[in-house]
Amino acid sequence: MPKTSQAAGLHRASLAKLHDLDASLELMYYGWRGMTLEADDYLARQGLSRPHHRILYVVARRPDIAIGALIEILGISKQALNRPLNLLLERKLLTSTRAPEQHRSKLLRLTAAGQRIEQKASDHERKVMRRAFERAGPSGAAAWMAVMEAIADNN
Amino acid sequence: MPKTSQAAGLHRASLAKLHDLDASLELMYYGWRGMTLEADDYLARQGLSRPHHRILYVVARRPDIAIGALIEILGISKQALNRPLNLLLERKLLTSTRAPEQHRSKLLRLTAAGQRIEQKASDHERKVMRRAFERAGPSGAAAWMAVMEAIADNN
DNA sequence: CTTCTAAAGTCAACATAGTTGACATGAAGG
DNA sequence: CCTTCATGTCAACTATGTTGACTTTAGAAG
Repeated sequence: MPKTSQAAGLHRASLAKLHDLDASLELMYYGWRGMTLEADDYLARQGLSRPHHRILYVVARRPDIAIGALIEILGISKQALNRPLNLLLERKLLTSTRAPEQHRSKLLRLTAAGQRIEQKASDHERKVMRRAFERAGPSGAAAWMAVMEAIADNN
Repeated sequence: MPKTSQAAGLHRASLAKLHDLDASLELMYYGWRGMTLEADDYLARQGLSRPHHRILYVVARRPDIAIGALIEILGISKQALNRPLNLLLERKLLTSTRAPEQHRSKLLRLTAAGQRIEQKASDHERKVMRRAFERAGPSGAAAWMAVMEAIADNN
């Protein structure tokens, strides 16, 4: 577990642009960092990190999700899920119960403490997005989302 | 070194949206993945990965950069830089020379082979961006960049 | 020439995040 | 009862990063 991991400002490097799209590659990189920096810092102070947040984020939005479905969404192996998930259970940020009817799979749910941490971490990220969208206005925000969808689906 | 590492399609999860900005958090995540997926796949086939690409990318845009400056830009420790950098030197994708005047620091430069790989990997990323920008049009592209700048600088 | 300093390189120990492969357990269903 | 499927666990491995403690190299200052 990393300790506090202070900001690491890392000024956006002034690199010569060899291609017209180089600026956008760098913006994607620094944008991802910019969005996650404060959240990661907060998580580190809780003794957690990005994979823990990813688990909490998904479970918050899919209460009673089974382990198999979680693995699918996260895109990692069950062995890779194992350690962060167990930590969250030990720390009582998550509960795992067996449903009365469907005893075969365990159902994951956030505890109140888990909800609090998920909310605070995601709030840091949403705050960054909100500020950027406020600057850009509704049409800019919509354009950003349209471009990101095209990139994500890459089609 | 990971082997071919096939795509990992990972359909954008349909998660309930607890907050209005949740969609944008997920778009940032899947956008980053979408942009880097093909490039990472190409790099893996070359026995390389993202840190190697980052080094090649920076050196391509700052020929004759010194190690210390490279560490600054990449934001990692010199020990972390050491292994990927040595691999690139061994594979003759980079050269390190001492300048006639300034013998104190080594100057890094891409070889022809290094340039080829940097170009191909970055091309995969630029291709994704180009397609998205074509869909969005010039004004959409400009709006995307403005939002990303605000996120990256987080101010 | 000697000494100090800065850049670079190296070594060890560690943490985290992921992988495969192999195998154990526990509940549902035929 | 026996199979199957979801889950859990163990081991070994790779990769990427960290800190700390050096050494080496070469320019600069005395």
